[in-house]
Amino acid sequence: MTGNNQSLKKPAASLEDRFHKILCVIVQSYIETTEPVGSRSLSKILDLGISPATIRNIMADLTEQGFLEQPHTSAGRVPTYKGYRYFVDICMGQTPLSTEVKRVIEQAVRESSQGLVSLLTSTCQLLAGLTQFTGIVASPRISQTRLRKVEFLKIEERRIYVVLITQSNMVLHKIIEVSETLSQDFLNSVSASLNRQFETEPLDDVREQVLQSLSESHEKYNQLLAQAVRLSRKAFDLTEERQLYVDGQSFIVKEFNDIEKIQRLLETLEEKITLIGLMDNGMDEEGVQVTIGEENPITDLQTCSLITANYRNGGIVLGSIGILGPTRMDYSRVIPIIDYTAKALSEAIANQ
Amino acid sequence: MTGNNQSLKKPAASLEDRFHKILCVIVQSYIETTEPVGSRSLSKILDLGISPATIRNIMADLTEQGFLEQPHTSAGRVPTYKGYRYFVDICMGQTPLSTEVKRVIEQAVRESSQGLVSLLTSTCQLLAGLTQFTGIVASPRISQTRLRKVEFLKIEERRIYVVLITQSNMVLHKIIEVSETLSQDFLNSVSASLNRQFETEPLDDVREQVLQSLSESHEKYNQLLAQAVRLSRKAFDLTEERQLYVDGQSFIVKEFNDIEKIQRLLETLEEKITLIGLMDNGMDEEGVQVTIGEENPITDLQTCSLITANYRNGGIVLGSIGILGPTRMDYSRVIPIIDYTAKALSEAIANQ
DNA sequence: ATTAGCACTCTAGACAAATGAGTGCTAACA
DNA sequence: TGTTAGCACTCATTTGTCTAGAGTGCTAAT
Repeated sequence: MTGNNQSLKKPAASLEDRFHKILCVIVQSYIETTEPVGSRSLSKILDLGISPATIRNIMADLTEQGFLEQPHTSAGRVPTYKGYRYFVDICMGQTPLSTEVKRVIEQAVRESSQGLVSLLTSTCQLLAGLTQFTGIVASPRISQTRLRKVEFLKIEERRIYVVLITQSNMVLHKIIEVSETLSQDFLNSVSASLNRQFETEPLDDVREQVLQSLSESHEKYNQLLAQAVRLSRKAFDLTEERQLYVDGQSFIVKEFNDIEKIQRLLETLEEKITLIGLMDNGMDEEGVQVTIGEENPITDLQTCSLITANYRNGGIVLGSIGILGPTRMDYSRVIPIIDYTAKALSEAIANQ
Repeated sequence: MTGNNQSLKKPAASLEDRFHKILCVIVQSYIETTEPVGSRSLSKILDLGISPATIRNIMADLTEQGFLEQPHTSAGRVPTYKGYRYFVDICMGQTPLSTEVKRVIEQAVRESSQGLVSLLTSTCQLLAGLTQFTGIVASPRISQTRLRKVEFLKIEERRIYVVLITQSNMVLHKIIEVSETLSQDFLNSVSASLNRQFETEPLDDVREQVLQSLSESHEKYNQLLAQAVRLSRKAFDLTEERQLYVDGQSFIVKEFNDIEKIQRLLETLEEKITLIGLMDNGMDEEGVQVTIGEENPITDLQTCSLITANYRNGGIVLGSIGILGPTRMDYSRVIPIIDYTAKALSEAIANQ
């Protein structure tokens, strides 16, 4: 269910029993209270009859092993990213979603039948609303999808509106400019031909094979055919224009009180291209991805955790959704939300 | 060039010469330095041989008249919204845009020929980038526009993709669900008929008149006709789904150091519906609209100024663009940018 | 191996004093 | 009569000092 960033992945061997227990409780307590946790209070919480002094020794060991750190000498301990990683991979259970939350997710996803853009936008809002962190949604990688239908619509002398419908009923559209005047009848015949022959090819292949086979066909060097090839080339050149939807930036402010950090985070969230790259990182992994603190390659995000999951159609990964929050977020609460929402979104796209 | 919120509009009579000069310099200085301006430094800046004491008297008068206020008794003066209003309406000149900035604007607007959404998105980014404030763009009110073409594309048994092309070549599209099975041939004949008869009607009228005249036509009570009416009704029911694009939220942080205020502002920016209403306020006014501080009906925005301008096509106002910044922004720098960008956007839409 | 005890460290908060920018008022001045 | 110098006063900000409290590490006893 939970993966992690390969480059920093640690073999997550389970610690000795008491170490394990104490580390988990420290992380849990810190997530709840946001306060560094000290030996005395920990001794009370644990209720195992272990004295603060003993706990201090264990905590010192855990600090040495890199699971905990101290803000300053006379403060309690705080988990490092390694501590959180241990917690997420080993200690943590997942609080199952209430049927009410499930209903909210399904409803929100189902309601927006007004095309892909509004579906992704409202999914993003949904994530932000439910988790109370910043929601992020990356639009599908269209080159991966299969086409079902192509249609050309002449809107002006040299401008053509192209509608591409994928196997999963996603509708893509764009305007292309052509240098020659083409009649609507001609456009219709080209689209009919394309639809007949190639509607089950993945889009990337269409671009290559289809055009090639077109130009090699028996009507070779026909003037019209050359036009058709040029037209199709433009239509399928989708330049992979990914979109990134972000919502709930205001939650950032609640979580960090350093004003400089807030600004840097907001700036990073405006750098959509960087973020899309980040979201695509775990694209091939199954289930929910958790990237904690320093595991994140982007410096400004190293005080945050990124929880993502893919949405897909017919086994093919389209894009990913997720949230960005502080490392000390309640993972057990958030992860199931991302998981369920991604699945609901996948279903919504399939049924669209 | 500059308008203002009617409800709070003051008759902007010019003040006595020295009062006028001092008020202008105070506002200007405060905009530059962000520091309350005191009598001593003002005396130096003015360089008119007026002593600080005299200036103190004048400042006291201006304070009494509501143009200035003091953060606390022993601080310098700061302009009120009324002070800024006087500055904007009377004192301020506009720094003309450099040809470079003009070029940047034109290029940015021209480059995105990939349809309306990307045009508006990049306009929003452009505004944020140039002004270094938060950019806001409201999508067109489509009910105002005239149609040029309607096309129906059957994508599934009961789902139809509708493409609406306006007189200004804006492409709108939506998916509608129908209860009966309609053939693509039938869809084509309906669109052909609609296009022939009504392509110059404003959309609002189409919805009413067109359908009525259709059903009153000589083929009355024809089964197919009834289907056509149902179809068209759905196609033209655009439910006015306005979009709002926001970019450059991070600039908010730079301008305000109260963390609570930042959060409230970000939350307000996430309340798209409220903002759209606000942007529509000055919809009918010509030129750049300036709403300063308390002139703004939304409480959380009363420490901000909103600079907006319409973009239009063939005289018809489509939507508005603008920026949100602190009241102490450099109006003379920002206003020309908004003005020029709005015009460039209008042109881009016209030529699209 | 565990624990109690103790000295030590460090932060956060409270308080006081010093600083300094800026004011309002009054009386003198041109 | 309008302008100015002078002066006492106000108040936010800064600086320094102190204390309380939480937590630690180390040592010696259990």
